[in-house]
Amino acid sequence: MQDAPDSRAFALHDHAHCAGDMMARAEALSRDKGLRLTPVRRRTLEILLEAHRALGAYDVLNRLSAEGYGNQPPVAYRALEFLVEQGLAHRIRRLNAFTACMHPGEVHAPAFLICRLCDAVAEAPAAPVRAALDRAASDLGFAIERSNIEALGLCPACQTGDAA
Amino acid sequence: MQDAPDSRAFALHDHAHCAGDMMARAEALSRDKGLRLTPVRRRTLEILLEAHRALGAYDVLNRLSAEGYGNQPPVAYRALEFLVEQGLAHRIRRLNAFTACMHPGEVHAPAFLICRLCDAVAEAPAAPVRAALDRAASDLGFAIERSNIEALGLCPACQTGDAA
DNA sequence: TAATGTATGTTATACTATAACAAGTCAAGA
DNA sequence: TCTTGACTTGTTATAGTATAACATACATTA
Repeated sequence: MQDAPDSRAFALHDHAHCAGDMMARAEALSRDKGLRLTPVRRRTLEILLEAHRALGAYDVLNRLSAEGYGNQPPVAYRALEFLVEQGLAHRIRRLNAFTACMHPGEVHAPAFLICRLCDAVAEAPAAPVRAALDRAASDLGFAIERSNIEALGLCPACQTGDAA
Repeated sequence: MQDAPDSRAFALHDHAHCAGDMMARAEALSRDKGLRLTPVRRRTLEILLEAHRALGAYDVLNRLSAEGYGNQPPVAYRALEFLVEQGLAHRIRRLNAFTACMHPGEVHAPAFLICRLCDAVAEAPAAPVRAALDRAASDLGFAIERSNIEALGLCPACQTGDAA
C-alpha cells in the first residue's frame, strides 16, 4: 500500500491544482451543508489528495499520527467514514483502501478501474453503468441505495509493457 | 454472519432442487475442464449452496472443521478461492463473504444486490451493466479483466415493512 | 454558563486474510 | 513397479483490517 505510481485518471495533470481545487470544493460543500470539516477530517482529505492514489486506513493513520493526531485506528476510520458519507472520498473495497473523490458535490455513481500491475485507480464516469444497474435491480424489485462498481485489469500504460 | 433469511433471488423456490442442480453442473464442469473437485472443495460448495446466502470464510471453516476437515483458515480460503476461480462461487467484497454461483458454466458478469436489512444477496443478470462498464473503461483505454458490481439497498420484502 | 450534542482520543479486542513449510495424494513416464 | 513432479491438504504463525466501548474535550444554543 506504499508504492504506486501517481496516476488516477491514467493521464498527466497538475496535482497541486487539482488537489487545491478539490479542497476548495470540499470547503464550499461543508459550508453549504453545515458540516464540520474539522482539522483531522480536513487533513485526512488532504492526505488522500496528496497521495493521489488509494490509501489504506492504516496508511492514513500513520500520516495523521506523525502529525500529532491520534494514533489509534478509530481516528483514521472515523475521518474516512465521514469523508465517504459526505461524498468527498470513496472506499475501494477490492483494495481495502480509500481515495479522494474527484467530483465532489456532483451527483455521480463512479466506477473504479484498478490496474493490477501498478495499482493505479481511476474514477471513471459511470452514469450509464449505474443506469443499467438500476434497471437490473428494479427488474427484481430491489431498491438501490449505494453501489460499488469496481473493475480490475490493466491501465493503458501497463498494457504496452505488459509483463504479466 | 450467522443469521439471515433464506433468500437469494428474492423469490421462493426449491432449495433442494436448485442446490442439487448446481452440484450436478459443478461436477460436469469439473469433468470437462479436468479440474479436481476434491472432497473439501465439493463440501465447501455444498455448504454455500445449503446456506443459500453469503457466508464468511470463517463460517465455512467452522462447518468444515466440524465435519473433520482442517480447522485452520487456509483450508477454507483455499477451497473458496478455487471455487471463485472456477466460477462456481462469487466473492461479495462488501460483506467479506462468499456465495455459490447460481449460473455456473454460463458466461456472466453478475451484479449483486445486497439487502441492508435482511442481508439477503441476489445475483442479478447484469450483461447490460457489464457492457456499459466495458464501454466506460475502454473510453479511458483500460482493459477490464474482472469486475465486482455490488449494490446495497432494500429487497422487495424489506421495502414494504421498511423499519429503517 | 449549563446543557446537549458532536468530535476526538484511547484501550481493547474482533474479524479477515495470507506466508511459509510439512506431509500426503495422484498420475505419468522411466 | 518405482519414481518423479505437480498438486492438494494440513498446520503454525503472523499480518492486516475494522469496530465496540468508554472517557474526555469541544462547540452551540438555551
